[in-house]
Amino acid sequence: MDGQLSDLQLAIMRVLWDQEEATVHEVREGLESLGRVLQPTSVATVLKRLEARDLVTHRSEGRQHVFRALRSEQQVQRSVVARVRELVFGGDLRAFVAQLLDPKTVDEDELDRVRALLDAAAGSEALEAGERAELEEPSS
Amino acid sequence: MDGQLSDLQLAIMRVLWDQEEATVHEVREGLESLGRVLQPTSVATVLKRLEARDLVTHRSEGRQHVFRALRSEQQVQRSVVARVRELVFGGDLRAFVAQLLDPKTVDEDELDRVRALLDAAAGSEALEAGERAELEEPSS
DNA sequence: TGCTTAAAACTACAGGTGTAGTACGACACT
DNA sequence: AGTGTCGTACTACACCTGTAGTTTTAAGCA
Repeated sequence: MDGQLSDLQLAIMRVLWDQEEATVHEVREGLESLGRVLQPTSVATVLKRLEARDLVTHRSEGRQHVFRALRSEQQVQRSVVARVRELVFGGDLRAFVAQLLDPKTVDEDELDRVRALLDAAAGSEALEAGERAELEEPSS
Repeated sequence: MDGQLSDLQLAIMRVLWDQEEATVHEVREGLESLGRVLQPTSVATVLKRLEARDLVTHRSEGRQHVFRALRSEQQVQRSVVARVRELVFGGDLRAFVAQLLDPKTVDEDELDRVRALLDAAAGSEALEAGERAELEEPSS
């Protein structure tokens, strides 16, 4: 409809994010390791559609196509988070955070680590630059 | 494909969450106030489809139908957050939190309030029971 | 150089979605 | 009772998605 990525599309983007570049075959394997078993042709179809939407591109290496994501993980994350915040949480950031950190759905270890991160960033920024560095990349 | 709600569907659920019950006409108005202008018949169609999926139900009041959500806001939020965490963030909660609280996309005031909430909850739980109370409801 | 094979391109099709027109039934007035 | 009105129910239709079969093409090998 507008510009959402479906689950499958996201899964493929994930594979591409995780390995920079991948052939249809490699993508298929990546999907399989995410629990999605598809025929190679199906993978190729989706890849082609993603390419038509400028979300991925490819170069030819011999007779194979090597695909690469055109949107960074962060770009997509940003837009998805914004959309979810608006539509699912009616814009309420507090509720969103509360849900995200709800001990009912998040295991204790994970929570501990996030808490540490937040504690360390209790200053004027939510997260210090250094802490964020590993997650950011030059946005386009 | 599996069970995601589209933007429009979410918008309708939101209207229903915000007002407990609503006729087609009221839903239409609610959508309009969210910036989505649709014909009443379109609204009715979507409502009917949501009903077919057991996401809403209705009772008849005179010749009108009064609709009501069958999934709570929290239920949907939980599942959306879980899905996004997995698919969009590859399960990485820290990255998710970082994105959510990124000062680039979140305004300072909002951030302050969340920070206050988190500071207040720096104990063993991410959020204290009392703090959460206003957000929870008996889950089904 | 003809055959095998692997990859990409093309075709297909069912189910969901956005969007809405049209038909039909009941109530409200005249 | 006749007719307009409002709401619902049915019908429509184009587009996107998941999924994959079939066809073509090109490269490697016998």
